[in-house]
Amino acid sequence: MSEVRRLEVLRAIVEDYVHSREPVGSKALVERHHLGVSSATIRNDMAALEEEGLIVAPHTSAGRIPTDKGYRLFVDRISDVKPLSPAERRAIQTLLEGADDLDDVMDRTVRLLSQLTHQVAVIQYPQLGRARLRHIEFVLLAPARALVVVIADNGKVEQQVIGLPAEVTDQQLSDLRTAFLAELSGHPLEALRGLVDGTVQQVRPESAAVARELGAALVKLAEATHEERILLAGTANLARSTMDFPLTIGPILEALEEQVVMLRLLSEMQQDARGVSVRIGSENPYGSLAETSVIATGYGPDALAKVGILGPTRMDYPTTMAAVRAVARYLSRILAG
Amino acid sequence: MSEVRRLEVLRAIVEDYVHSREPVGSKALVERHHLGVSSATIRNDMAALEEEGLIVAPHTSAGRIPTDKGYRLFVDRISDVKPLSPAERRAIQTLLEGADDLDDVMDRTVRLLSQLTHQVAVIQYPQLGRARLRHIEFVLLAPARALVVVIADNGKVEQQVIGLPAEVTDQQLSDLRTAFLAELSGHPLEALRGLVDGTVQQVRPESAAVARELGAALVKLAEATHEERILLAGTANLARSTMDFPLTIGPILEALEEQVVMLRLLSEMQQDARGVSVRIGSENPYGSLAETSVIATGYGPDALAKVGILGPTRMDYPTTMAAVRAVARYLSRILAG
DNA sequence: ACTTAGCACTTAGGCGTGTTGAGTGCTAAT
DNA sequence: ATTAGCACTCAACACGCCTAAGTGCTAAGT
Repeated sequence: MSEVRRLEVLRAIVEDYVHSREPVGSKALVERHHLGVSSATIRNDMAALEEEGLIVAPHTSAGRIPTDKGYRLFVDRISDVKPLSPAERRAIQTLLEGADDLDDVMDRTVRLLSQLTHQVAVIQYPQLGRARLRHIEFVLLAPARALVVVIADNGKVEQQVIGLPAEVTDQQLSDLRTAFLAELSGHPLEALRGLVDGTVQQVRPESAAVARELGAALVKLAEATHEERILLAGTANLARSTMDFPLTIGPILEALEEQVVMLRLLSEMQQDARGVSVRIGSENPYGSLAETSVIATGYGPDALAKVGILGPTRMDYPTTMAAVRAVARYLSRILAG
Repeated sequence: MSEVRRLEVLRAIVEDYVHSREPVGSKALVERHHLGVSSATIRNDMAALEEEGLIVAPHTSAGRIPTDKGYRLFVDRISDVKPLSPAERRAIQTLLEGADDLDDVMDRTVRLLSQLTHQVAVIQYPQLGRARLRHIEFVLLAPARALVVVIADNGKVEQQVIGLPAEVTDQQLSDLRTAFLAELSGHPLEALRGLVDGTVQQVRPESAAVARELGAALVKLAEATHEERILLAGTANLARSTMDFPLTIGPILEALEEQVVMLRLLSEMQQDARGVSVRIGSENPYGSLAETSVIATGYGPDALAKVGILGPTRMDYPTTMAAVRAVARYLSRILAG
């Protein structure tokens, strides 16, 4: 009962099950994979694997299917990341290079990834913690109503309309803008909170109240870039893969729609040596995702923002991991260029 | 065989079927609704209704269910829009008033509507056709790379990073901004295309190439505000209502994800006298939506942008229509205030 | 100490058969 | 125009049966 063959059996079970969606038995196994032993021997191995909690039999006389633990072992020790085909690489490259906007890049990436993997793709907008303030704009919309715009040096723009405590003129607003800009320009966005007060105290007393409002808006906008957005694509794939289980699809869709949930989920994924992070079924902290796996990885200069996919635990891990990794790499390259 | 009773029978069938999800027979009908006649009479009426194509029997010995045409008649002539409960009205009001941002308003509205109706809610960002150019900003990110920002007088901001055909200085860029602004400020966004050329020709020859690029970006951004964004919520509701039909949910999700499709769908909805527009099942131009109905209405000052819901043809039209209408009204009020 | 053949045992799932119940259409009487 | 009555249809459910796949175990073989 060699150790290596047992792992080989596990691999075979996982691969066959992912491919056929049906529990796989000892006989079918020796037929399809040329392990040099008989089905009886495989049965013994399987019993051992079941003992270890790596596989289970759905009912007495059916084949075995991998448990979450089994998938975990498969991912960690058995499988190799399958490289993408040249055609796929080319497709990724040309598609992503055609994008102009940051929004466009994100949109294309997430669609691409969902098509590549046939799963639900998720992408988190780049984090801007390190971004610095490039520009401020105040636009008077009404006598006591202004649009506040913050532009970061990485191209991200945030804006908000606020009401002002008093009527102001265009000139007044322009002066305030200059004052704020002189003080804040070039500083990291997260440092703005500590700096606006200084500016507020410098302006003439009659503008102080207005300046205070504007400063608060600036801080809020700067910090709003922290609470990242999530983009989804390919939710229809859920229907395909979970067809047998239309009961679970509802909760999954709910979770997907809750940006907060998805953000936490992604932020908790620490990528490992292979460059991607995998969460399998019950490893997920959310009950509604107990039958789904998440594969994600960081991208961008500091790999802080995440991109990945979500699908049923029964998925083709090697190729999916490869796709996620490849897309993340191309994405990083595009953003850097 | 009075005309009015036949319509009454249709109404009863629709209401019972929506409520029970099961084909409704003549006997059950006379029991639940106190029509003063026997089941045999109802059977005759039903035969007539079936003759007119308003109801069908799924198989020989089952009750009848409404056809799309039946729902249409029900919506147009039989049903009254059911007013919302005071509690619901209060909920709408307090929830929407708590929003600060435009994004926040949209987000809250669409979530609210999906919870209110238990359907998938859709909202289109306000259209800006009438909007005028308020401000332009060029920000130099690298020697030949600039961020172009367009600000409209209704608070909408669009930005894009573009590459420039030559290296420019901050001063050059600033001058170009001034030139463009002088020419374009206050003009409607959709008129920009015809105006940028004039500016390009006024600038000094060495800046012409750069100006051309910038002008093109301005036009693109101004027109980008036309292609509106769509926000979704409550897709999980699809799983609930379409539980029997997990086959159709995939295509529906695909359609929902395609903003282009949804935008066309919404733009084609012309609201009628009752203030909402209803598309029932096969009335929809898209095959994948053949079993879903859409209820939408315009909102905002000119009712150009749309908000609405999408769900199975078997839905509670009166209350859902009421909810859509109410939410749209509150939304208009919030945006105007 | 593994491996293997053989065998008894288990069980989901497919298939035919009856049975039931809801619902219809038609006819004849009111 | 309505209604009671009746014969008829058919989905849905329940049984019962059988088969195929697959297992665990034992005993024999290497």
